[in-house]
Amino acid sequence: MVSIMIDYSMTSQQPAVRPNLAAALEDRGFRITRPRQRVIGAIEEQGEGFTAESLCDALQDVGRATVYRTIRHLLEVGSLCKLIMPDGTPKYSLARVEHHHHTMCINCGTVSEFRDSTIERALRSIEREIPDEIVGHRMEFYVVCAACSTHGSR
Amino acid sequence: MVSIMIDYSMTSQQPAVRPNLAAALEDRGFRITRPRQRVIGAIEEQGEGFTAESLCDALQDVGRATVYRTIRHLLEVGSLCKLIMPDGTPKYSLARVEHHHHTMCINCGTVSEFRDSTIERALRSIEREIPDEIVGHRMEFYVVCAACSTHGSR
DNA sequence: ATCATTATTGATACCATATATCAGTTAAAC
DNA sequence: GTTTAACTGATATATGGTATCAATAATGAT
Ligand SMILES: [Mn+2]
Ligand SMILES: [Mn+2]
Ligand SMILES: [Zn+2]
Ligand SMILES: [Zn+2]
Repeated sequence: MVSIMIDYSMTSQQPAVRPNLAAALEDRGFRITRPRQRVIGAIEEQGEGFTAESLCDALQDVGRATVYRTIRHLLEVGSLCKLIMPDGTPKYSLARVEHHHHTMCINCGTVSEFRDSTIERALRSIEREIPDEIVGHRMEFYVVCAACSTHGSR
Repeated sequence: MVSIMIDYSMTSQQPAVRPNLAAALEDRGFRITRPRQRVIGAIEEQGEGFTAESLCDALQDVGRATVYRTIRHLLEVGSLCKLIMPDGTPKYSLARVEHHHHTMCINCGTVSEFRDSTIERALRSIEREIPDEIVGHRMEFYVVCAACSTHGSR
């Protein structure tokens, strides 16, 4: 499964700034151990739209618990995005430093990212409308990607 | 856990139009059996933000499989909304006929609904920007509701 | 370098949410 | 009423993930 990075931004076309996973953990007091280096390596290799299982498959000699723990730490630290497919199954992807959202192909699973100033303005306006204190949001778009759309669905 | 319906819409304050669950299933060729009537009854009683387990608890004599199957059918038919809490745990709520989104209190789990014309316009404009064919989206806001915010968190 | 301290690992058990199987039951159609 | 197809629910299985805990590795003094 190939994963590409597309920036649909209407405001900027700069390449994504990716977090340094090891540094992010180190900065929070986590030790950069061998198993964690292996997990980080696999994440950087798999890029967008990997799963916990795809990491475990690629790291037979690293314990499942360590893989899941490292994912959890990286999520807490903000270095990974957790995505939810329409059926509820989770996927992860390398975060970028700037706030962004995702598109996911429901056929091949390809994850792409986008920023959109209109949406961000709209989100801020909604947050002003909602009386409760907003502590987060989730917004994902499900697509049939260009490749899946042309090749037919198989 | 109390659940209220708040319509934060900037365009309309009409009460939510709820789908007729039995009719929705019947229209798709499903039989309206005793166990399904019981599940539907429990769903209508529990309202916003129930879980599969909360239905099973309320319906000791209906099989778990039947509860889950009925939820699945109602989701397929569009009569239920499936929500994902920040930790990934699912919740369900009675759909309303009109397209809408949800807020969920991360403290007490209360689910509310809203419509917002600005967001819908922004979504349409994004959908024009994204080259892939959009087949769906998910947008949820996580809040600390007014009640939890005043009573302190316990 | 050595030792003491502490974090980390990974095998295992377990949990939550949900689906697959399938023999038995119910409801619909004839 | 009989046939037929849908449905049920006990049980097994799948998936994604956490809890435990003895063994190990990294750290930070001495
Ligand atoms: Mn991302
Ligand atoms: Mn809803
Ligand atoms: Zn695709
Ligand atoms: Zn609350």
